[in-house]
Amino acid sequence: MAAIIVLGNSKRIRLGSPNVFIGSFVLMKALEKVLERNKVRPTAMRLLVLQYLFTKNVAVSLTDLENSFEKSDRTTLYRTLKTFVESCLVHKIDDGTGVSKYALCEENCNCEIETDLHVHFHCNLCKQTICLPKHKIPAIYLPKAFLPQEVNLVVKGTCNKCS
Amino acid sequence: MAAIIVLGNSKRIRLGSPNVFIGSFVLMKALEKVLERNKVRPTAMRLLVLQYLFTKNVAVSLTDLENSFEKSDRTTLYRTLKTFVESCLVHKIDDGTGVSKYALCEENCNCEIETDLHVHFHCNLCKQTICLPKHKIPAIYLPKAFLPQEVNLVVKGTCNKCS
DNA sequence: TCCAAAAATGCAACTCTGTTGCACGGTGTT
DNA sequence: AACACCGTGCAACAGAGTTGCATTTTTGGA
Repeated sequence: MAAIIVLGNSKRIRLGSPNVFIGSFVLMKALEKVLERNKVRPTAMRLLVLQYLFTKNVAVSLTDLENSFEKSDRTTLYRTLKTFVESCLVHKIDDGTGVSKYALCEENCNCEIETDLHVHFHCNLCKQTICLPKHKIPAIYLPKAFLPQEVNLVVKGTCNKCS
Repeated sequence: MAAIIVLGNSKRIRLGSPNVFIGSFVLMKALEKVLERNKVRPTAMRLLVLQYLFTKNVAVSLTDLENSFEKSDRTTLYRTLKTFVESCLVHKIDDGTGVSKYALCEENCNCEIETDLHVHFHCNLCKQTICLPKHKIPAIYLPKAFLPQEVNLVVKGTCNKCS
């Protein structure tokens, strides 16, 4: 997937909302392949959302997305994210703010088998939620008869950009 | 605080909602002292809510509380919990269900200074959230320039009663 | 003891997030 | 071309959390 981000540096045409870019034909083709690989039919909307997620290195909320795609409907974006989560393209993050965030899965992420086990960081200043994929959640030893299935660990504080 | 729980075994008079008990005069006096120790003025409502929390060994939501105190208003219970959190009587738990839960602080809990650092467990079957005060969150090593202030760790799975 | 101030309570209303139902429209298939 | 299917957009709704305001209760001082 890193290759695609590099492709993202190709010539862009600004259109619609200031935050929305349509990349080159090559980029679009690459994003299409990502969708098809995960068995998601590549519609225009989905390509734009996927591209948007690629440009962000922080987790975004449904409302963030809504504000970036003024033309589109909240429901459509909601269902697009839902589709992406179910197809293991993005993972849903509970960062303790009460608002779900979404971020692209890593290439080796195996959502269907195990939940993502990395740490998330929420900055109390800039309010952004950041995935720390290299920081795995340490093993937790539970009392007898407690059977763990998922683990969520969120650290709150000041991020690298705000400190 | 353990002493107070023992006092809770004293003779009780059932009144109002099935889940609400008024304990003995001695128990009420003890609960009053708990409130006063944390600089919260002991009203009837607060005593009942505090007693309710003592009877529960799981974290409760505002709606749980509302359903147990049919006579009272959601807003009052909301503000009661808020007061309790601010006074370091209870801590607020984000268990990832999207609904805040509340549980009594431990005796040695120092909410003002540091957030509670124990693990929470949410059972996917009985939907209850349990504090595991003896299971502290292991140290998390963050990338440079990330300054941690709070940590939240929730394990989901099957609890000891459901397994 | 009584009164005034302060605090707590109860009611109504509202915001925001998440969600569902339904109708419309485009796309692909036979 | 007809059809089914899927995605999209609109409307509406549920639930949690929250706030404003009027009323009641409690507290503290005269």
